[in-house]
Amino acid sequence: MYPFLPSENGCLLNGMSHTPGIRQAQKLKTRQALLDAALTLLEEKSLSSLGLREVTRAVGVAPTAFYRHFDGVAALGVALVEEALGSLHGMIGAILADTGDSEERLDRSVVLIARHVAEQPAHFRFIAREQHGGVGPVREAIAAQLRAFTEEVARAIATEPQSAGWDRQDLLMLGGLYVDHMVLTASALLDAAGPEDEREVVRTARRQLRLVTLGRAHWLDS
Amino acid sequence: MYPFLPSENGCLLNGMSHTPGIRQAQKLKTRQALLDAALTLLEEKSLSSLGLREVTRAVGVAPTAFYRHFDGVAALGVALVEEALGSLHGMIGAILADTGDSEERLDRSVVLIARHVAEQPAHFRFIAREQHGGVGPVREAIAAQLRAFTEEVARAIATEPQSAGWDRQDLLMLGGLYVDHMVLTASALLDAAGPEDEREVVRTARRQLRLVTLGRAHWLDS
DNA sequence: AAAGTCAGTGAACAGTCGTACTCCCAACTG
DNA sequence: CAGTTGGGAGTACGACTGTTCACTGACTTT
Repeated sequence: MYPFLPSENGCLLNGMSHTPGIRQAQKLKTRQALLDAALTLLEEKSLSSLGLREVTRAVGVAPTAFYRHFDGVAALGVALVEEALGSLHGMIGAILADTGDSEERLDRSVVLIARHVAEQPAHFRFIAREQHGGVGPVREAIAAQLRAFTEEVARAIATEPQSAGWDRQDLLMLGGLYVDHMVLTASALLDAAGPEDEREVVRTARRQLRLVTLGRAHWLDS
Repeated sequence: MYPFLPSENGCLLNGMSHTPGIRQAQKLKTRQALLDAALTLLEEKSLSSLGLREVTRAVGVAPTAFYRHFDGVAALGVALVEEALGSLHGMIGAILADTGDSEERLDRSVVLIARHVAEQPAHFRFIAREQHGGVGPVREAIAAQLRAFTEEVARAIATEPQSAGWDRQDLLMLGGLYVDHMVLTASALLDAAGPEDEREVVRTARRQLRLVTLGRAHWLDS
């Protein structure tokens, strides 16, 4: 599936005499160009209707060149999932590393999501669209990644004093609620018509998070 | 696929004098056949990759006949939204009409959702898939319907004693939370691998609803 | 009983699609 | 240096797409 990188460990050896990277670098460049073009095209289409030729045409390479990088459109989709959720991973890390008052953290989280969505709209749109989309492998890849995020969030939540006495099921449940809410908020931000709409979405998202946090605080009272 | 039955119900009526029913009934029948075939095909595809010819082939009708009923695939999608969310409307009504202890209501709601998903899986799959899908008009139709549901839920919530002192924004926020959670739960049920998975999804959904309800109870404490 | 309506037909259009094949030449190898 | 590798180009194929047009014949109307 992935191209062998034989010069990776031989880099230092090759670095002496022969130039090691030109060919690989070019290949990676084309590959990235394919991914970028696909992501752009996917802003107003869904993956299952994305044509292989359409992508190569946008990049300016022959249709056959596509196969040098991916088995088919589905494989490209899976690669896009990795790319998109890489940036998401960074964002979640930043949110979890946040400290301070619960209310402030909540605010900062929503703002952070809004900023990332504004910076990488295509990535979020792709994830939201293909999460329930028509291409099986891509759907599964996204589900697996989001499940990983849920566990990560649950693990972070577990270390906080508010979560004393919570069992694993409850922690995962709350983590899932947070992750789902994040994806939904991102999608709502993308659908927002203008700056005013966006602020409204942010306000609502904050309110909803506050309610969830409130429920969390009284979870063990039942 | 479907045989013509021109004389099926027309005989006795037509025998009288002027009965303007046969033709329209046939037309509606074909239209419904197109909708049904499309919904079946959409179980493993998304609307933007659904071909017009594909649908007519499944019904057993010439491709051109499609235009007698819809402007194009997008229009068929919008019609499917109305059909699908009609059944959803009934379900929400049943949930809201429920009375009794908050915990029992919550349980019954989740069970009701699970039952409806089991009865009409294709409808729910379609909604979940096209909610963020690639066809604009369909996305907007779904968004409009879900917004209407949110308002309906908010209105129902407002009448309950627990919601005294809540403003409109807060009620809509909570309604949106419930509606979003319902769609997400339905989607999770559809992705469930087996009966064991389904029960797990139901358990988690119940837990999440309980947390939200808990947050609701303490909303005005802040 | 004659005239009209119209859902459905079948052929033909100009495209696009994925994919298999051969070939080329710059980059790498020993 | 000669020899190999491999990303990409080019061509060609059959299958499928949405849409048009003139048309038929069963149902409706007058």
